[in-house]
Amino acid sequence: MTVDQHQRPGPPAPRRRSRRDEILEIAVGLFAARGYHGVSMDDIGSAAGVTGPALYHHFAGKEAMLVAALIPVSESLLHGGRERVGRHSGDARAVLSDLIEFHVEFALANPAVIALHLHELDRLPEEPRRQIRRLQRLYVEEWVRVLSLLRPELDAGEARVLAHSAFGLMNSTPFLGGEVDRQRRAALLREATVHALMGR
Amino acid sequence: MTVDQHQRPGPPAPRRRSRRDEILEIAVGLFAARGYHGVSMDDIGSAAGVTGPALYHHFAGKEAMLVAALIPVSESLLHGGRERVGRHSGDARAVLSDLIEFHVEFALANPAVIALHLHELDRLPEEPRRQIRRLQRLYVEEWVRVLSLLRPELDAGEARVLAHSAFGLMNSTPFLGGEVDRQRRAALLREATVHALMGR
DNA sequence: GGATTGCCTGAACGCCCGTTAAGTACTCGG
DNA sequence: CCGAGTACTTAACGGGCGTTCAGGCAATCC
Repeated sequence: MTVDQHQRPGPPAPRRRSRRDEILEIAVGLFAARGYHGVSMDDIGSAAGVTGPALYHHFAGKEAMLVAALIPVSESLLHGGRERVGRHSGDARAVLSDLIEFHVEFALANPAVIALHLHELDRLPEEPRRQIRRLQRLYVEEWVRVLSLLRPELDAGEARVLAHSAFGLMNSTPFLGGEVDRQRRAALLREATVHALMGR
Repeated sequence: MTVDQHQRPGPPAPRRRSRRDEILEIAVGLFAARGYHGVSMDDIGSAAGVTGPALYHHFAGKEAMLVAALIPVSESLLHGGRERVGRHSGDARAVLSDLIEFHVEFALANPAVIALHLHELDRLPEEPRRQIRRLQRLYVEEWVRVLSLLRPELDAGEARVLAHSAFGLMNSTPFLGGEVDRQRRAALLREATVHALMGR
């Protein structure tokens, strides 16, 4: 289906994002700000400069937009997490630092989608919700595995509690105002997470 | 307006919660599970054993129910926090421990309302939302004040970032399954929070 | 015991929203 | 030019939901 569209000259290599992705980003922002049910198709259309029904040329429906927004997030978290784990062999402490840096960076870069995952996941129908939960669970297990190595006195359930609390800490980015520099925020969150998980 | 209703004998002192509070608790559970917009008045009525319109004898409307659910939470958090601060004079470290214990206990006891505050606050109209945000801000400032004493190297903004991240950590209770004993969960959260804030 | 009050039901109204359908401009390959 | 394809428009349908209203049934008060 790859329509080999003749590249217009225009800007040299503008790499213009497809209209679909552009609309999706707008929708994510609205969903995050006002909630899935608080945003109508007409709202999304208006924000994108078109009417509501026009969106059906890009997405099967409203739910499909939410799915299209949430799935890639879980996937890239899991993928990124596994990639960080694979970088270090045997050095659990280094793995943890890398996981934390990765997650904090992700959360700071994508506060809107983080908020969506926190708030609107339950608005999805069975099937895609289960898929996302499965991806999340696999991601959590990467953290649990590392934590169990570093703190052998914890059983798996306790490590899971700690992992979730660490996510809660790192995912607090949507609630943070911009009064502190971004790099400083990242450093504070990394430091707090390490100490929360390792305890001294 | 205090209608001095003649106390019926009935059970000696059953202290039976008013029908209004009973309905409110049911509504909070539904809101937390399926989202404010995902629950209809008929849903709430059915869960309470009445029809939807009957709810208008207890609340002015649906929004009023959400307000009635959220306001007391902010108020009791602020009140409880200030009370804990007042218990210790000068010993900032003891104040922090007490604040953490208080908040963790509250979050573990009321995961549903915690989830509501996290997810549905923006569904409120201007006026009550501002009131709640004001209460929340005052509560945060209690934490910031203590943190600033304990870690003088942080400015107010940085302390606020840390406080919010601590709330994210402690408020992760709604996401925690019951695979770990409640007391153990509380201990894990307290310990993680102390270390996150104090760093060793 | 008759009127009043409190709590509730069933029906209905009006609005909003997701979705579908039909039609219109613009682009592009031949 | 001409056909097809793409991206969009306006109009309309259908259902759901918050809310209102008119009445009913019980317990309570004088």
